[in-house]
Amino acid sequence: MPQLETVDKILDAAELLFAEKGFSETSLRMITSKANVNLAAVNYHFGSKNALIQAVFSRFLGPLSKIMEDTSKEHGWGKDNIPSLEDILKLYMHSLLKIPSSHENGVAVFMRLMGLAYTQSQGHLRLYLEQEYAKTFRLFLELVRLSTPELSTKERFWRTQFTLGSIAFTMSSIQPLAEILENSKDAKANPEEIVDLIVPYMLAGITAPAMDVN
Amino acid sequence: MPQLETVDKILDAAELLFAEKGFSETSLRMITSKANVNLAAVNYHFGSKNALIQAVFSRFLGPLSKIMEDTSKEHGWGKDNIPSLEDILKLYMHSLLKIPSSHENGVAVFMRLMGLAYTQSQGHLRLYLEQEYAKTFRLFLELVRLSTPELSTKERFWRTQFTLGSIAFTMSSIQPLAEILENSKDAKANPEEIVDLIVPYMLAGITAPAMDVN
DNA sequence: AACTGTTTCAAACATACGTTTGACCACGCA
DNA sequence: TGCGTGGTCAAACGTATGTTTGAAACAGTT
Repeated sequence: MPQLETVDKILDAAELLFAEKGFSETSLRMITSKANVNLAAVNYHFGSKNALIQAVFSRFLGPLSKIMEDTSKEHGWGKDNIPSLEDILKLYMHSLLKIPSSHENGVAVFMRLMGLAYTQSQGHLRLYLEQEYAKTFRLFLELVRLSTPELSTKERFWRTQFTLGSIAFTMSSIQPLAEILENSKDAKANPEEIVDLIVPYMLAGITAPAMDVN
Repeated sequence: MPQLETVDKILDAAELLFAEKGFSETSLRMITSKANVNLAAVNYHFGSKNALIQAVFSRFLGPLSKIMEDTSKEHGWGKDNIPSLEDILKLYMHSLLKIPSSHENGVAVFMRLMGLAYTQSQGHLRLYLEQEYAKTFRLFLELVRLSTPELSTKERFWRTQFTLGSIAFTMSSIQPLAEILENSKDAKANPEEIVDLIVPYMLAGITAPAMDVN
């Protein structure tokens, strides 16, 4: 078994603990003891706890960002080659499954972290994510816009919100909600299955007819 | 201006701060100084910080729970009188708007709190919500089940998840995402509008055809 | 072997937290 | 007026946190 570097051991432990407990609820001592490294190693290698949180996200988002942009380029998507909404959702959702990870459940952990990033109002994290990954996100939004010309701006805006919510929340609360519903049989699903289940849901939701006011 | 009791002043301040910052990130000192009461008042009146968190939820969920159950009863909904999914969603979503609150944006604050409750893994809170409000939640799920006989159990389970996610996440992250998208014009919407926008989205999503595997 | 830069380590630091304490106040009733 | 009870208050308590320190260990180079 190859000896992991301290930096990677910290990132591995931190990523799991953050996903399980949240950022504020996870102390550096929990992380360093799980990683079997000295407490001071975090501040030595990363500088601060906040910087560690950002590093955890970078390790996921760097590759994901590249995969998503490459996908768009490969298909030549753009103003002159407008993809269907179904293709966009399928390909973007499936690129989530391609994120490399040092352990199984990497996708679930990552999605849970993304959910936490938006829900817990860690100001520094939000700022960091905006600055680093706004480009990728805007590309996705632009493709959605091009592929749904029939929607009003307001409808499209909010339906995109709802869609992001479905993804972030679902992935971020798989365990807890499964407990509530005591429905373990049906609740058990791997990321691949969930992606296949969520795409038609989102597709139908975004392209739904507007409600008759009543 | 009527002098609010200490208990209510604490609840008002806590509810806003929790919604803004999260539970762990909000200290009792922030709450008591915003409420203009003594620090010890929280432990005196509520017993602990965790108990205060639960009290904040009780103030919302008590009335909401009653409204939702009354609504079902008024319509005589049940096995022998199965409502349409559209009616269920409309009525349940609109009962959110009826929650009494001491300030405007009460609905948004409440929804953000609910989102936090699921995302932040506050064990005590989850336990409390399950015990107190499982009954209301199960009634909703049962109605959804009755009104969507065409869905497989697994599809229904996950689509319900996605739907809950849309609600919780959307309401809980209105500000932050609006900033990201720099789309303030379209992002501005009051709770009534959002409810009208989200019902058709959810309806279409839940009743969507299954995806052709590809 | 001696030197140099990097990494690890135990210990300490300062601070913020939730909670508890005991004195103090205000008010209603005898 | 005196007394008792429920509420308020400043202060302190113990603990956990993120961070810093300075010495020790290590690795590579000359």
